[in-house]
Amino acid sequence: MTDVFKALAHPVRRQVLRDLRDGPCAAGELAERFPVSKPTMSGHFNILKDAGLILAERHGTTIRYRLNVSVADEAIGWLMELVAKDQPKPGEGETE
Amino acid sequence: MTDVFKALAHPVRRQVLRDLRDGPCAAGELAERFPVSKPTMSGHFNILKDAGLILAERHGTTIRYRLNVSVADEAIGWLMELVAKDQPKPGEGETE
DNA sequence: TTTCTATTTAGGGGTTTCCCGAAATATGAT
DNA sequence: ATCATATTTCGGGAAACCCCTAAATAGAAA
Repeated sequence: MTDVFKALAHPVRRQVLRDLRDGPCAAGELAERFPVSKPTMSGHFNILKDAGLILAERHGTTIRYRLNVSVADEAIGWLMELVAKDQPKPGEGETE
Repeated sequence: MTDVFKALAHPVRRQVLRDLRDGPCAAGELAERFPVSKPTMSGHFNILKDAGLILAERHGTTIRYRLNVSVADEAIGWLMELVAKDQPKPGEGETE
């Protein structure tokens, strides 16, 4: 959970996730859309990947990243518990 | 949004939010539950407050913090857009 | 005013984040 | 093997984060 929220705590990384809603995209093509260097974008991709928010697969010489919805769902779940009216108090939550 | 996710990206701060689901709580009483110093906890409270996730009000000599659900709802909204099946593509989102 | 408690601010040290340019790796094509 | 493209790793520097102890502030009570 910490890694997920940390990954979400950067505007570039959030926009990457939004861009990937339209479907998978190569690292380079994705990187060109942002005003930072490719090494920097590569670092952002790694942070998103380590958090589980995106998945990578090679296609020849390029690497395509795609959104991993399930991890985003976990973050939603955590927040929903926080704001829920009926409190699921005992025993649940903060698995990590 | 960046500040909100950054505030959520620390286990102590997330547990503070969870504790505040049970109702408002004084800074000191809250701080005693965690294995870090009070100044450190004061810093965490500030980060949560600046993000809008908690609200503070004095009660005599003590300060009570309480959960601000609406900001958590915004974070949920952002994530829901990310994982939504029908894509609310044009124009919306990332207000900040 | 003095005193007591609650909380924050100040200062400092170690770690991590964020960005870059340069160099290295990986894969496919010639 | 050589070349070209896609992507990452390697250093390094500035800023931010995280934690601490010690000192300062705010308020209530005596």
